[in-house]
Amino acid sequence: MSRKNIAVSFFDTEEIMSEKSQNFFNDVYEVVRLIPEGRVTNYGAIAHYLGTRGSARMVGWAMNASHTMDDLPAHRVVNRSGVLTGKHHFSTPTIMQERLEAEGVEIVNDKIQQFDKVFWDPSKELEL
DNA sequence: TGGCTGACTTTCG
DNA sequence: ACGAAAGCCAGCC
Repeated sequence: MSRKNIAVSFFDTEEIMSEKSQNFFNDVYEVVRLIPEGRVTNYGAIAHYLGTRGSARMVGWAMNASHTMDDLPAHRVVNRSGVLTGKHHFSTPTIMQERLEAEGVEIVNDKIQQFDKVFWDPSKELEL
């Protein structure tokens, strides 16, 4: 029986999980907010930066709850091919592309052009 | 309890 | 090169 177990006994298990989820959300939001204008990243890169590689879907899951955050540049997060897979989750299906184009990102058929050029990797740019 | 779903990614044929 | 399948893990029946 470690201190950890004792600490757990002071809290409801569901609250612990909820708090953990909150932290995960905040981490995702923090990284997304750090994406420079005119640059984009993908779910896997964020997941990798958070140390949960292979859990890229969880990043998308966190983003799904990001509609409450109006100051979050969620339009700068795309899938690994540079396709705007999440555009249907915005207020209109076109707002994502319009915002990116307003930042100078070229998009054709929902796909970012010169993706390797505008790609922003948090684990590299933020130096861990 | 258990199976299905998803703003994903990687591997394999 | 393109499609299928398998990991991934929290929510929701």
